Amino acid sequence: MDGDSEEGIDLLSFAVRLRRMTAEFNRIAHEFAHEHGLHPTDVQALMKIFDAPSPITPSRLREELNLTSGAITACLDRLERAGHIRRVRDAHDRRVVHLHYLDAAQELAAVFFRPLGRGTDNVLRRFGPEELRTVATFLDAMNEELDALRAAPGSR
Amino acid sequence: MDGDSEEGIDLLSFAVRLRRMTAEFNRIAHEFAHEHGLHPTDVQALMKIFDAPSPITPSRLREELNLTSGAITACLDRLERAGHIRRVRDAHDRRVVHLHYLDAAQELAAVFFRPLGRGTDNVLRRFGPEELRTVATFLDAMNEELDALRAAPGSR
DNA sequence: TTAAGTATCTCAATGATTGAGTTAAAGTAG
DNA sequence: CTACTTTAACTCAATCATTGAGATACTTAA
Repeated sequence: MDGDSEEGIDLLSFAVRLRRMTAEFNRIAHEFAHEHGLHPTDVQALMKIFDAPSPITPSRLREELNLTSGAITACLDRLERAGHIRRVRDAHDRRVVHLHYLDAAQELAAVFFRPLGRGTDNVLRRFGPEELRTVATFLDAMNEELDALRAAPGSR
Repeated sequence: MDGDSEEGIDLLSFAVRLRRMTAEFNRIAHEFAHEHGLHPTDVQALMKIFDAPSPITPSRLREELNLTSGAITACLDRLERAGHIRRVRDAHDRRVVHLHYLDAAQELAAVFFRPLGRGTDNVLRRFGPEELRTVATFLDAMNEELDALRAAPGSR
């Protein structure tokens, strides 16, 4: 683990590092969900609803979370019943529903992300602007690559 | 997304990037699990069993995945029934079980990680040794920080 | 030997997810 | 305008993973 010589970095270990980080995020989300009487799926859905640049629809959520429409409806029912979101029918195409988050969800998100954000900030503070740019570029590249993987399921 | 000036990087966006990456990993794992008749939990467990430096125990897995012992037992039953793992009783402490993965699991992992690994390599190739070291340091720091978060649940 | 502690497993109850099918609204062709 | 197709969201019975409480078996310390 410490054995990276100055000439190159062990490429394989990147996969392990990324896997570990993902697993750790999941574990935290899982724990958080349990503490707040939600289901892991609900937390995932809430994050998606939050991060969407404009109000997301159930279909889009279905794609993002890779669930069936039945599961999405149930998940949204739970979130709506708990006062986290609201369903709004589109005026022009009345088949589609837009998902808006409410104050309760915003507060919940704050509670969830505060310690996580503190942790991330602790890490980011150790890096210079140049390094941060490198990391950001890396993350963006990974996200593009993962999107490509999603788009090309044939290669799996 | 492109708007980072040369003087500093938007710190908040790191959280979004990380969240997106985690979600994308999850979606891929979920999809893969479904295609291979496994459950998302089983895939998570298999990854943990793989990444463990020495054979892991059910208890440890319980901590890692944040599940109850009943769920772990059921998960291991499924994996064992499908021929992915084997339970081995410890000779000295016969309450303890060690989890070994079998050939079927190794093949499954190869199928799972090959496209993912290709994608990661595509990304890594774009960076120089110095930059790779920076990214690795960042990931390690994040993992330490996440571990710390796990250890201190009181702050949540 | 006894008591306490630990690792794993069992099982009934709960409840999220699936998969098939339904409803309603848009688009499209004739 | 009418019939056909497509799409968005929902309903519901069946399935099956997870929980939570407890049982079992082994270990360690007193």
